[in-house]
Amino acid sequence: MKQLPETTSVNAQVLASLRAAVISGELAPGSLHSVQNLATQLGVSRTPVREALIKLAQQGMVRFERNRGVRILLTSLHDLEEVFALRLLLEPPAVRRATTRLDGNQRRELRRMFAHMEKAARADDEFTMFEHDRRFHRVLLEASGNARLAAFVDGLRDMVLRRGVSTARASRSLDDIVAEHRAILDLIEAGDAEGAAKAMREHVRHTAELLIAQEAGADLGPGLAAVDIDLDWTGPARDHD
Amino acid sequence: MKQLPETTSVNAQVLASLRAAVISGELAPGSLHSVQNLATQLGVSRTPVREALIKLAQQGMVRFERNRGVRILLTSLHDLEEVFALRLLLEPPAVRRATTRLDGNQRRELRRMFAHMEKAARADDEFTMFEHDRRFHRVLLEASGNARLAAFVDGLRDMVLRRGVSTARASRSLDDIVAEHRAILDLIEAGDAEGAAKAMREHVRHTAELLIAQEAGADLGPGLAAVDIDLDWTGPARDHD
DNA sequence: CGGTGACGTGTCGCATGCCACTCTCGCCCC
DNA sequence: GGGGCGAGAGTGGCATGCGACACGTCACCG
Repeated sequence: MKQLPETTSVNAQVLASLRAAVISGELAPGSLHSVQNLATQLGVSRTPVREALIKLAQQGMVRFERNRGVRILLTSLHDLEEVFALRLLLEPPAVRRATTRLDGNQRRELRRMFAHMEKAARADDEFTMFEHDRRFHRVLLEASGNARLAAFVDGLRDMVLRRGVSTARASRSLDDIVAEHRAILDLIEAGDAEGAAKAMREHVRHTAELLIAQEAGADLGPGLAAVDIDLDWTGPARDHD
Repeated sequence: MKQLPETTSVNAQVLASLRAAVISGELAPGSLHSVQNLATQLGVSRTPVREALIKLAQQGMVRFERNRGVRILLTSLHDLEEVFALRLLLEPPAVRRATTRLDGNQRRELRRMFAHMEKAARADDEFTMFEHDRRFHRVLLEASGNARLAAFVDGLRDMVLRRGVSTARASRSLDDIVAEHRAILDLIEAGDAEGAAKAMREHVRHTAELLIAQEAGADLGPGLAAVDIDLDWTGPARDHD
C-alpha cells in the first residue's frame, strides 16, 4: 500500500476551501449563500459544509441567518482595531517569552520562514510572502509555549488577510516588511528578549496603522485617513508618537 | 399572543447542557461518550449534539476520536498556566480601558453583579457567587469595547471553572474574593484606570497562584505546591513578589 | 390604480440512513 | 490450555429526508 495515511477528512478540506474563498474575496463580504449551493460547488454533501461553516461562524467570519442562508461578514474598521489591539497586547509578550524558550528546531524553522520571505519579496511574490509571514509569526507564538495564545492570534490574522493581502502593497513595500522581520529575528538570535518584544510591538503597530489608515481612507474617501484611534492599551502612559 | 419570541434553538440548549455537564464534572474528564448516547439522554437527535460538540471541540473542552467517541478533555496544570497567562495579559488592560469607557448601563450592571456577589457570599452560595463573578468580569471586558477580547477571555473561564468551583473554597473564602472585586469596583468608580488595572492584575494573579498551587499539590502530592511557574509575561523586569 | 394577502420557492434546523473503521470478545485450532 | 483470529456490535463521518419559516411575486379586492 503506497496510499499515504494522510487522508485529510472532507470536513478539513471543505474548511480550508471555504476559508480561502472568504479570505480571497471569492465569497464577497456581505453576500448571502446557501449551504446547498456551496456543497454542490465543492462536490460534497451539505453536512461537512455546514460543519465547516459552524467553525467559521465561531471565528466570526460568517453568520448563519435562519431560513435565509449564511452571510459572509465584512471586516469593519472596528474589527481591525479589535484585532490589532489584541495583537499588540499578545504578540510582544509572546516574543519576549519565545526568545528564551526557542529550541533548535524552532530556531531553524524561524530562519527558514524568514528566508522564504526574503526570496518571495525578491520575486515580488506577494502571496507566498504573506504565507510565510504568517508562519513566521506562528512559529514565534508557538515557541512562547502557550498553544491557546498561538491559535487565537493565528485566527485573528484571517480577519486581516481579507483586507491586507491586496492592499498592503500600496503603502509599504515587501522589502520594508522583510526588514521589520529581520530586525525581530536578529534580536531573537542575539537573545535580546526585550529588544525582540519591542521590535515586534513596532512591527504590529506599524502594520496596524497602515491598514487602518488605508481602511479608513477607503471608507471615508481619500485624504482623511487620520483617524483618532488608540490601539495600544499596553501601558499606563500612552504618548501618541 | 403572549408566547415570547424567545425560542432558543435546540442547538443552543444542547450546547448549554453539554457545557454545564462538562464543567460540573457530570461528564468526567478523560471519559469517552458517543454522540448517540448523549443525544438520547438529551432527548434530541444526533445532529444538534454533534454541532454543539464541534463548538466545544473548537474551544478545547472535548475532542472527537474517529470511530471511538468524544473524549472529555482534562484540564492539566499547563492548561491553567496558559489560561492565566492570557488573562494576566488581557484583563488588566481591558479594565484600564473600560474604566474610561463605561457607560451608565454598564456601570449599573457592574454594581448589580457585585451586589449579587456580596449577597451570595453572605448566603454562602458558592454557585451563584461564581455565576456573578463571571458576569462581573464579562461586563468589564465588554466595556473595553473589544468584543473579541471579551468572548475569548470569557471562554477561557470555562477551563478554570471545572477546577475552580469546588476547590477554590479550600484556600480562599468567598469574602476574600468579594473584597478583591470590591477593590476593583471602587477604583473604577473613582475613575482610577491605572489603579483598577493593577487591582485586576493582582486579583487574577492571586486566583492563578491559588488554583495552580492547589492543582500542582493535587498532582504531585501534598506539600510540594511550590512550583516554579511564571505566569506574568507582562513586563521586561519581573520580580517575584 | 393601490394595497393586501395568499401561494410558491428557497433556506435552515433537525432527524435519519448508510458506510467504513475500530475495538472487543469468544470460538476454534494447535 | 493457550493463543490467534474473525465476526459482531458500536462509533464517527458523510449523505439525505423532512418540516417550518422567511421572502418575493402576483392575483384579487377595495
